[in-house]
Amino acid sequence: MLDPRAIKQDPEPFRYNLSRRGMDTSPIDEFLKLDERRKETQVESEELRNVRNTASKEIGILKREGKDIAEQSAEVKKIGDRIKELEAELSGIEARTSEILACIPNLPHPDVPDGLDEGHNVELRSFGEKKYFSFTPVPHWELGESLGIIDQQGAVKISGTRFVVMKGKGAALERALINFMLDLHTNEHGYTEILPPYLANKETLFATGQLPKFEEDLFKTTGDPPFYLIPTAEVPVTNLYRDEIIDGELLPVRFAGYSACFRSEAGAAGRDTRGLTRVHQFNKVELISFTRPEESYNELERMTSCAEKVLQLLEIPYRVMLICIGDLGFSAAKKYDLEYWAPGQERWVEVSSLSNCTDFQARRGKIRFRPETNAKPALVHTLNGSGLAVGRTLAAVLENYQREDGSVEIPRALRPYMNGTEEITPA
RNA sequence: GGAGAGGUGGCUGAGUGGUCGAAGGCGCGCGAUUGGAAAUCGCGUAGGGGUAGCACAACUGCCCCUCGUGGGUUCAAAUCCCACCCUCUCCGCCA
Repeated sequence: MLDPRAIKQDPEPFRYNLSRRGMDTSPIDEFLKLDERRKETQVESEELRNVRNTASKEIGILKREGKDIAEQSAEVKKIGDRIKELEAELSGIEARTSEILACIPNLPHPDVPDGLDEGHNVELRSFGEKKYFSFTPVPHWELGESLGIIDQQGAVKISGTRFVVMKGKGAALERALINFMLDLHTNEHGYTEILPPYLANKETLFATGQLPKFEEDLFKTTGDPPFYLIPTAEVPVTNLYRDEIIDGELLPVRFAGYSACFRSEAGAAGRDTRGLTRVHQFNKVELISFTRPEESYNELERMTSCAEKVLQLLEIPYRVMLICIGDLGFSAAKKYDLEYWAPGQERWVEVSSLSNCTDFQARRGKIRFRPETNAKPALVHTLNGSGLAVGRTLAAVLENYQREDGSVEIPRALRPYMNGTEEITPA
């Protein structure tokens, strides 16, 4: 959520933000108009409350003196009725206002390039060389099938399309990747490990920005109130500090959360229909930071290098993309993607997305800190980034480590996590 | 699921209709004391919003709201009533 006061003070940057994103700027104007009405209504209702509070105190005194209060009571009751009317109007205005505010995306950092789609993302740097193969490398889903480690049929039978069953060494490799990533981030990068709930309430999803606007992307349980299946550990872990005032001394706070992630992939019909790239359920190790406002962009660089380290240790070629305004997403002010090179598909595939959400989520979730002892609480900045998406990393390993005979070498960094296994050969 | 207890400030904990945004304690800040510190003493210390002063911010004044959430009763609600959520204890069921 954006700062309503900032919008009132100077709406122009906010209109510009929306138009850069290719969106309609009318919510800003509707907000400003509604806020005028809110002000009038609120002032009137508060004035009346003041009158009533004063009168009520007087009645209290009269009553204690044993005097008749019938006349005054009736008078004040009328004021009360009028206050109720105004309140009803006010709450209607406020509901609409917060609905509008809740649906306006974050303001981007000045570095964020123009452009409405991923074609305008900017490559910042890359790591490693695309590996040379003396044969034609195949996509990971073919390797998964021939090696007997990904059971596509089984997944369809159990659940449907866009699910996977990992089997044998494939399951072990997935588990190894999770442990490898968690160990790296907790032992080397100073993150505290979190294993969060996979179901969350609507307040939680609101704070991180999935609700109310993107409900169709989520799975939701029946029952009242419903739960939502988390689309990323960012959601529960960021909410650990919802409605809290963090001791300023503790910042930055860094968490590494492993979780399964659930996404409906509404609107992705036909895209990435095969393999591990786009499924309804996948594993991810997520990095989450809470920082002082002035630290958040440094933290984004640091977090990005932590995620990059995973690919570097696995020796998988990747590039770092600066995400353009149209591809930025709702909550982020600046975002980097890491894309690995998939030789079997001859394309770059996103394996990590790292965002500085500035105070956008913090305002929605009232996540604050005390800058100094006895100072007023201020909003923290929140950041999140994949470190990494495990299924896609597994695909990256398979495609980059495949051999002509159909076997796959296990990256050296993962062998300690697989009881020394050096390769996966066809069953 | 059944029975009971309870949700109050950064924390703890009093408060059963008005003078309560709220005693006491802890913590924290400032000051006194000290060579310095500890101890002690004094003062201060919730959050949000509106409005006026103001170019803005800072600050100051006035006002409103907030004692789990939402309704209700009342001239007036932390306090009474209803619903819901959450926590704890016991019982039942269960991985």
